[in-house]
Amino acid sequence: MLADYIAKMIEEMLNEEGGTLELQRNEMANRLGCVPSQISYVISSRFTPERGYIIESRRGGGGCIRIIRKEMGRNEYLMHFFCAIGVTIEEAEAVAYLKNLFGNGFITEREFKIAYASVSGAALSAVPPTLRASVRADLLKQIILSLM
Amino acid sequence: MLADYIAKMIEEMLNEEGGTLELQRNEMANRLGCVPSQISYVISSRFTPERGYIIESRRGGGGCIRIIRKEMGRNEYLMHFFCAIGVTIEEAEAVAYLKNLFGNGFITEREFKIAYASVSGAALSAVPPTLRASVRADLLKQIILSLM
DNA sequence: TCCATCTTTGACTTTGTTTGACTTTGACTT
DNA sequence: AAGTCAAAGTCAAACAAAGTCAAAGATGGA
Repeated sequence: MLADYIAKMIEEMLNEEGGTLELQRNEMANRLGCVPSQISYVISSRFTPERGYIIESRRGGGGCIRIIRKEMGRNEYLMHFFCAIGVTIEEAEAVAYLKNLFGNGFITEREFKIAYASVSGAALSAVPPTLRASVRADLLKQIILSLM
Repeated sequence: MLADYIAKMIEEMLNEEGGTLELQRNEMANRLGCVPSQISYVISSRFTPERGYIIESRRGGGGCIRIIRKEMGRNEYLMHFFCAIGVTIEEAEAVAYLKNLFGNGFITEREFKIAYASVSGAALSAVPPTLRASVRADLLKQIILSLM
């Protein structure tokens, strides 16, 4: 799939460049033989602030998109997550958070699995559907607190 | 019967691929001349977490279903715990289980803390009191499954 | 036989991707 | 200052999956 391919590509470039990267949307789209807004799509769906990226851009002639991968200290990072969780949270989003924690080495794979088991799927099936998202948020917050 | 045939097929593919497999539901249904939801049915009825499988999937263009067979080593101990948990469980008892797992070296202290955060105290305050014990049981079961 | 459970099917829903038309912004020229 | 052009941004439509659910059909046991 195109989007994944582009995302992987950007990730690699970020590694080469040491965490910060400037690209030109049209030029890149051209190289890849895709439409420019495809690049926008990849960035807005994959390189989000929730996943620890900052996006800046400049339009007009010679414009570009800058992607910055945030490096944060452990507690700062956890606090950032904690604050980002609202009163409710959907399963997919919660899992994305946990994946991020795992991906950045703040929790081990086993820890990820335990937390994942708590916030996802079958664990909350007995909770009335209308409450699930808020219970999930409480769970996730407690879990993150337990890591600090 | 179709479902059994498909299940056997998936099982074989899993063997060939060394325990992890990605398939496309529509494509497979097409090959077998059945309706796509048949594949879903087989997976949800046969390749359950209880039987040691993990299912992940992605919708949308280029989507797929990933089936992972967990290799259970000396996990009869965990299975024992799992079976011992009824449909409901009080907080104190749940914590006792976790302490036991920690005490026997099945989980680390950090893992204990994460699990503890899930089944105890504030995490379930939004769940109606009458439901808490059963939600806690589900949580604990999922957590134990995640360790296997 | 009758009931419960398991299978099969298909309509409908949700989620994710790709594309292109149109808008906004900024830099450069005149 | 105005105009032009080269970017990036936005948005919605078309498309491409997988998920859900309930109705209908089979199957097997009491």
